[in-house]
Amino acid sequence: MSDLRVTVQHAEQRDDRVVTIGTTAADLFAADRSVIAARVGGRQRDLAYVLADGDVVEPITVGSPDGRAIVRHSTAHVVAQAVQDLFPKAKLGIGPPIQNGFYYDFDVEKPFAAEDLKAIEKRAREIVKAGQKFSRRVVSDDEARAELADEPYKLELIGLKSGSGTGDGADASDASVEVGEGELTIYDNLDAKTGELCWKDLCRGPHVPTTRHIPAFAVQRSAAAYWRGSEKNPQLQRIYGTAWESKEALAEHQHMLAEAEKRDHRRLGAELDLFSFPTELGPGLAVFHPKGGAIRTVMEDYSRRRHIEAGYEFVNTPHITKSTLYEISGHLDWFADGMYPPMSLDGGTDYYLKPMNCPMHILIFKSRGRSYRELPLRLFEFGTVYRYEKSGVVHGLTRVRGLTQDDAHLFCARDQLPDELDNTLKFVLGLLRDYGLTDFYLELSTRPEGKAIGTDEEWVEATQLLREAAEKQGLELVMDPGGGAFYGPKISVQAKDAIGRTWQLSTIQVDFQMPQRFEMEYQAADGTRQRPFMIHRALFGTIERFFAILLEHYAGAMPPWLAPVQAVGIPITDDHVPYLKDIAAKLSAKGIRAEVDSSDNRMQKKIRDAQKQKVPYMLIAGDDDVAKGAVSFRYRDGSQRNGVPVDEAVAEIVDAVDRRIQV
RNA sequence: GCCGAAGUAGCUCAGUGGCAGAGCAAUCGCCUCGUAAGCGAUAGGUCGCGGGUUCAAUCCCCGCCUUCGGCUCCA
Repeated sequence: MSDLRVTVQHAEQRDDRVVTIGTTAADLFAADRSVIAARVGGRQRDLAYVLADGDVVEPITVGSPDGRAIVRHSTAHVVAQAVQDLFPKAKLGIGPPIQNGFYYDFDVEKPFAAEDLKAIEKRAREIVKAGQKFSRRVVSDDEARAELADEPYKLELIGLKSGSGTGDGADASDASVEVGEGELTIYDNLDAKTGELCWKDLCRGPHVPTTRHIPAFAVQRSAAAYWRGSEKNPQLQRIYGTAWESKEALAEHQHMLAEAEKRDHRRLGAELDLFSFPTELGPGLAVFHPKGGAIRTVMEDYSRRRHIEAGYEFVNTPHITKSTLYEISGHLDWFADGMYPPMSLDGGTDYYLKPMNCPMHILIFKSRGRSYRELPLRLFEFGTVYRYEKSGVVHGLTRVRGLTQDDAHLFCARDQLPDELDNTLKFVLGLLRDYGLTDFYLELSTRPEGKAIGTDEEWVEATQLLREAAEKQGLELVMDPGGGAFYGPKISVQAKDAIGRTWQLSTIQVDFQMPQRFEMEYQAADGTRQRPFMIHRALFGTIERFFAILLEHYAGAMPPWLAPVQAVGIPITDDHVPYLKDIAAKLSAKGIRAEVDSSDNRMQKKIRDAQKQKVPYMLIAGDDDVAKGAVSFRYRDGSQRNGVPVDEAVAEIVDAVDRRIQV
């Protein structure tokens, strides 16, 4: 009986160790209870893994990203076991870890009700407490088929795996958690005392050693989901849950969810009187109230100013057009599902609400002969478009049916494309930073297979141009295969908000197709006719959506330059109203949106109201202030500054607005 | 579009097969006050819409509309 040599790899250091045959990963890390799995030669393994000579073994701790995923995956198993305990007829779908949690899909006769979820969580807690052992077992395809004869979805996964050999892209990614690559494995859940089989599931693993190694979890909600993500397939009932390395981490996550709910722009929109969705208008059609309108106006005005500085020209186009335009552009072939149905006018001519601005901007280009001297030509419009989104997808201001894009189309010569893309990206990122978003990464979306026009060469070239521009920005670049529009690939700017959520904002697309379809041309220096290249670019994405993102980012407490009411005067008694009105007039003269609360409420109540409206500056005045020609500031954080001379107070507010700082 | 849940006063929400309730907001009065809710009164509802069951429906059943959670899709 000989010994084995293994290497224990910690973050910084390596330990060479000699151990006896039969030593497991668990033995190596027995001293550290936070270790729940191991990576051996780059592959994740259970702690029960028996070491081989020469193995390089790295611990996976419960709180690491991999560790959390393992805990969540194991919790998904526990929940599935609980479901099958309570609903023996439930058939298993898949149950992978996802960001911040996990889900598991089930085919059940009746969807889960709220009480069902409670019962499932209760049963899952019992299973966790029981400390069942996760035990891995390699099986052949045929053995797996025999054991899982009652699990039609698992059988389908086995078929997929043995059928195609390699993973077939995005579709297989979630399912790979179950079957993985190479050999099939089943995980048995064994009773802690008797070793009796409690439950089993086809699974790649790894898992925590026992259910007791699940420190904290919660069942969250259920919803329907299509089997393997296709609406052609039956719908299963999905249970979402979350699991964490400690009760504290779970509580923190739940606190974050509560915080996100408080920031929900739909809630803030009502509380701050910014916008609403009157049912009389129909789903996804918003109206902006005066205060929401004030924010929008500032957003748009500032954006206009910056666009002028960057060499854009402003255009305007109608909201409705004959079908001809979208026949030429190809939208009716490729995008008709996303468009409102036509209205038939003038004895049979179809008119459509416009879903995109680009064809109209092309017509402006084509309105006369163009010279190479005019390029790059940058046409900009706050263009309102209408998209007939499926009824289940409209969501607040982030997903609407009537939306305004801050849309630009750049027309240039081939050799101008790289610079134009680079400049556009820089411009976009710079403007987003001015709105207070600073944490970005870029995503490159490539050709959508089966839903695209144009040749392979054109797509390769356009994609390459975008990639080069993206790589110049010094930001992380991630790929989004198949995510492009039908006419070209795109770069999108993803921004992280104040509580760590990422939002897709700007998109930049290279388009070889529209110029061809519309037979665009300009006259080059040598007198020849050339076809321009086209870049589509939306900066905010849509104003409505960007509005919502800013609102959630700032939790409604907009920086002064964007706040709908920038300062409110609060008199100690009615006697001080004229004095404050005078100050408000001084502020208005400087372009500040200022009001005086002259209601007959008590001053404490006025402060509360202003606080709830998240007004950045409260200007309080009583006898003391009037006597000194001063006001007293109260800021949103509750702090105060008393007896500030009026001119100084005005200057402070004007300065904060000018510098677009948050206070 | 699909699955599930919900819809009662401007908002947040109670409630019942037999005349519809609270708090906040609104309006009117009193109070004139120094940093998050002063007191009182008044007004406000076809209980989402349309059918059905019933002596009687806000409540039970069916359909539709809208919203919410997801799937799919996407800005």
